[in-house]
Amino acid sequence: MAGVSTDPADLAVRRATRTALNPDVVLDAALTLFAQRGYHGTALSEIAEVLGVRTPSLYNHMGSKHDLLRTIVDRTTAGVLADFHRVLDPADTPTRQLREATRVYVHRHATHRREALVVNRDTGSLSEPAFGEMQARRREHEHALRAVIAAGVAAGEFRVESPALASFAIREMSVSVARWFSPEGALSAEAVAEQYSAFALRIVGAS
Amino acid sequence: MAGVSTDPADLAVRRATRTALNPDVVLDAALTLFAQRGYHGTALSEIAEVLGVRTPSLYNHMGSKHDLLRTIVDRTTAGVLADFHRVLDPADTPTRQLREATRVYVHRHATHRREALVVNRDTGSLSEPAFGEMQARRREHEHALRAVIAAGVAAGEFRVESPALASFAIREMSVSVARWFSPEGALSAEAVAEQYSAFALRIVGAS
DNA sequence: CGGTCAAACTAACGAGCGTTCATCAGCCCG
DNA sequence: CGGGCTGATGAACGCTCGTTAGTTTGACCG
Repeated sequence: MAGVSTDPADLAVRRATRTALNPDVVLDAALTLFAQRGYHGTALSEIAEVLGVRTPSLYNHMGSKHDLLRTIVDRTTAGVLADFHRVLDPADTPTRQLREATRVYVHRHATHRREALVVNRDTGSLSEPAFGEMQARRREHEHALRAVIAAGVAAGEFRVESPALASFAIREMSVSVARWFSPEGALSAEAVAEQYSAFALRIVGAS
Repeated sequence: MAGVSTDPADLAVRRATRTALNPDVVLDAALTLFAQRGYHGTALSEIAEVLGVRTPSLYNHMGSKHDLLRTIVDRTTAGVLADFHRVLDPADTPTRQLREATRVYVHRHATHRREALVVNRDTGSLSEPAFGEMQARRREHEHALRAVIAAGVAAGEFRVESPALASFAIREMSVSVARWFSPEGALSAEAVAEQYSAFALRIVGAS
């Protein structure tokens, strides 16, 4: 935009293509670009451009660039935990618990790919206390999954030498679905989630 | 360094702590910082600082910041392929091939964690033709692993519905070892590699 | 010792960034 | 219609960044 046209017809075109801004659309645009280019690889001016406004206008709808990241990470990690707790029925067998926990985890990574990509790549750019809070939620999920596997081993349902290793393997293969999954692909998110939870049960040697 | 001291004693201390620069030490410092902070999150001045020189001095030993990234990615992806081809014996059974392929892949990610972290995070910042070359190598590895799994299914050694999905799961859980592995941890790189290759065989339902 | 060269430095360039500020425009309400 | 408010703009701030260019320094060799 080296020379901004003041021709009334041009101004009308720009208004017509302009999105009505609000915090949600700003966050959504940020999410898309952060996922594509990374947090540091995305300039606020790029977010402004896709929204059809100038960079300073974003500040009417957001606090700071860091706030965008923090919000994305907080919501995503809280969502992961909420999924887990929603499907975890203490009365269930470890086998069923692991299957369900894996299924919702994979499903989230297939259906919220942008969030997953950002959370997996850019949490190192969070300032405290956001960084510490993110780590605590991540650790909570990790320990809970590991506990399911350990309970399965203790109950004789699973045969695996290291519940910790199995937990890492299962979590990480699930997270990485976000990297390759495409809604236009041959498999639905549900199908992938089912297959991956079957893989999880195989990893732990579920009988 | 707002005020650089010209006191001879201070100058002597700075020289004493200064690393003799060469392209390898620059690349090594870059690798460490890129792995920790990301490519865009690392300023050349930070690399210069850990090496005890001023930023422009780096240019005696490197072409550009992008060159550093390109070199890291090229070497790493070439190494992954070399590992694979080294252990892949066409006369082996698919089971043995998958075990070995997974083992060296995991081992590399446990023993070259910095490289893995950079390659998994920052290849999006590569310009062409480096980006295309990196993708070609990545695809080559992926297709080769998938072919091993498909051959195992065809030979009746593996029972898995989708060799492609299994390949993704195995590759991604292996790659992610770089995120959590610690040489000071309870398990050695070899032990983790063995466990993970056992997981891989379970995922494909190897008999 | 003097000359040469490599690599260190300082200074600077041009570009870009996130953010603030003052102003303007548009909309709504009394 | 006028006033107030919200949200847009352009201008600017202060800073950082990757890189270039000129100068200085130190080591080596004849």
